[in-house]
Amino acid sequence: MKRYATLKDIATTLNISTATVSRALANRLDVNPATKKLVCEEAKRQNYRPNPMATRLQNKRTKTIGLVVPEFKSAFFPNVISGIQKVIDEAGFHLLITQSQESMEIEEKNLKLLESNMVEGILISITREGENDDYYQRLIDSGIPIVFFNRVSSKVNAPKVIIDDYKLAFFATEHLIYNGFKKIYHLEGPVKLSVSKERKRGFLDAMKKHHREITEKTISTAGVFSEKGYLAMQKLITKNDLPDAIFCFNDPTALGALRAIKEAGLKCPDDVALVGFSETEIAQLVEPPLTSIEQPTFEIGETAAKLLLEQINENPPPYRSVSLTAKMNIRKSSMNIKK
Amino acid sequence: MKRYATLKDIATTLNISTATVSRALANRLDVNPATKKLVCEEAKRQNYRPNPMATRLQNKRTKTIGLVVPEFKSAFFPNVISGIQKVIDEAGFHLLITQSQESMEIEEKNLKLLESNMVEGILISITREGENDDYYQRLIDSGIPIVFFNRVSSKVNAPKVIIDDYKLAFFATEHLIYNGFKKIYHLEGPVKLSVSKERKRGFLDAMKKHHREITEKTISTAGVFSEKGYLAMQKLITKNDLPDAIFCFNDPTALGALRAIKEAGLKCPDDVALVGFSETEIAQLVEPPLTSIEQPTFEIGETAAKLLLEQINENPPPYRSVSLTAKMNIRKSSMNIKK
DNA sequence: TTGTACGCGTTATCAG
DNA sequence: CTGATAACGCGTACAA
Repeated sequence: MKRYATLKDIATTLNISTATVSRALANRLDVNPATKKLVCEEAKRQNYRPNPMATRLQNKRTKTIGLVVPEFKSAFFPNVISGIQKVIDEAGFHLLITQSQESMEIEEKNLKLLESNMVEGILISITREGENDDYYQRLIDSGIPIVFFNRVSSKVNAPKVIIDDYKLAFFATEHLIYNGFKKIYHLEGPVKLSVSKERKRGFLDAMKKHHREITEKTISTAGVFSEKGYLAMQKLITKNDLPDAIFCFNDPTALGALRAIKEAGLKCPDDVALVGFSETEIAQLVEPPLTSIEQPTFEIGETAAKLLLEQINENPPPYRSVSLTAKMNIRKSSMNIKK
Repeated sequence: MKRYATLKDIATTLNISTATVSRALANRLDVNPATKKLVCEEAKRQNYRPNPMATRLQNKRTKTIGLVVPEFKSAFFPNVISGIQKVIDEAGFHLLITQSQESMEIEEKNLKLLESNMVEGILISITREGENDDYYQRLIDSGIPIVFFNRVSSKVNAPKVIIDDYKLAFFATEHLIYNGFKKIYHLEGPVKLSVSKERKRGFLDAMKKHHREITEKTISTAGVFSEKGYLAMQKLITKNDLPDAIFCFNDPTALGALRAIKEAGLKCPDDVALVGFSETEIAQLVEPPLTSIEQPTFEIGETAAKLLLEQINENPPPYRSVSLTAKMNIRKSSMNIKK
């Protein structure tokens, strides 16, 4: 590795002590302006940069925070990360990014990695497999604050950043009801995720409010990915149990369902209307464009990072969680043609 | 911040020297098995973790590499990053990720940030604005190896990972020609990027090989994003200068063009066929599904990281660049209906 | 205003 | 086999 100029280098060429150099570069008041100027010039000449390891060893801070996301392929997390980066860059922190690949085991491995790198705090969106609650708690107890976002722990008490899934699912369902759809189904997300539960709850409450019949066929499980939505929809088609409209757990699921609909020679929204959730750019590009809930991804990242930095400070405020508002983009896929 | 157990802590509780503890934990041969066992048990009891800052300060290595990508929103770079992560994790390195947001100025700022964090090497895909060639060269000269991937510097001599854009553009164009399309246009990418030039060159050579007429209208510039493709296509439509088929610089551009085609009441591929490049998942989900070149994103990341680690070693091999193979997925958007 | 001396947690060297 | 000591680069009491 390259050798960098050190305080000592500057000190010897200038025939002064390293202490003075250190003070000069820290722009202290108790140092002769003349020498200060000299030091700064020499530092520039030698292209001096403080050695971050030495500094961190000295003040016992890594100025690093860790991030664990389930995956990287959909646009959702990359956008969140952009928001995180912005906030922590401004605060002079670094970010160590890891991916759990939706596996609890890899998630725990990542947490250990971050821990042994002495991150000062952790941002995490948990896997759909389940929750490493004991480990989260141990980290918090040992002094490493955690902020959950999007997919949060249901048991651990810590700051959380979410959107109001319940409310938006409720609205999305009412939107279908007001549009005159009679038989409305729901494709549920991974049953262990709290977001799945919240969206289902919103759906069911909207259905109940409007006195819609709910049977065991109303809800089927479809997971997070497109393929699962495709299979779930196929099953409905082969069972000849077609609803007028479906509120889907997320966009990939809805797009998978859409593919199944098309392949069966059916039409959306004519035969089956669809509503998705967690918009990506894809939603507006398919045919028909997909009605979907758009989450403020960048803002989620910013907010989570801010909450974490708060906790890292010496006098952390009490935990507070933030619920951000999302919006519904109504497009062709939920239009009622028959009406 | 949390206080961690140190070598000293273990040493004092065991009444031995820190040196012995250090040796024991490093699993050296020259240490009594009995004491070794004692030390390891005590280390586990106190949940000892080596302080990475101290180690790095000591061996003068950060074990960190830096990454600069233009953006994060398309699926392309996140997938590449997954490949990078895999390789450098296995090598025990860390990754510092930065985004240039397609700005040369931010790119340079990022490089400085990475430099002052003493990264041992840098992976970069440059902005579409242009190249900070002098700065890349200075970094390399000062001992920080750089590996370019995807969007590479045309001037700086360093390892590069690319796909054979020329060849694939040539094939894609021939595919349109063999399919019987007569009037074929090209939507060009950012003129400063070498990938744009290569893809254009491949397009033009294929056209020449088959003796197709090339006028000043054959090529129009469309940039990287969907919006630009949309506008470029609109212009062609209003000028009433419709080709049979268009080879587009990338998928977003093609999807933008597709939107313009639909809005004008035209049909793809009936009126205008399209071919994209750099597949994302979107390509197969739109209507009609888009014929597109699929790049091995994960492998690009892996390869770039490997090349960089090679350079970081004490005896770096001579620079070598790698050209990976991509494949063409033929779908409905380039079918010739009229034929 | 400046210099001396020490500590942060490790590892390496040398002596015992 | 083990211990004392120095060194990595920086910041900071304390002394001058």
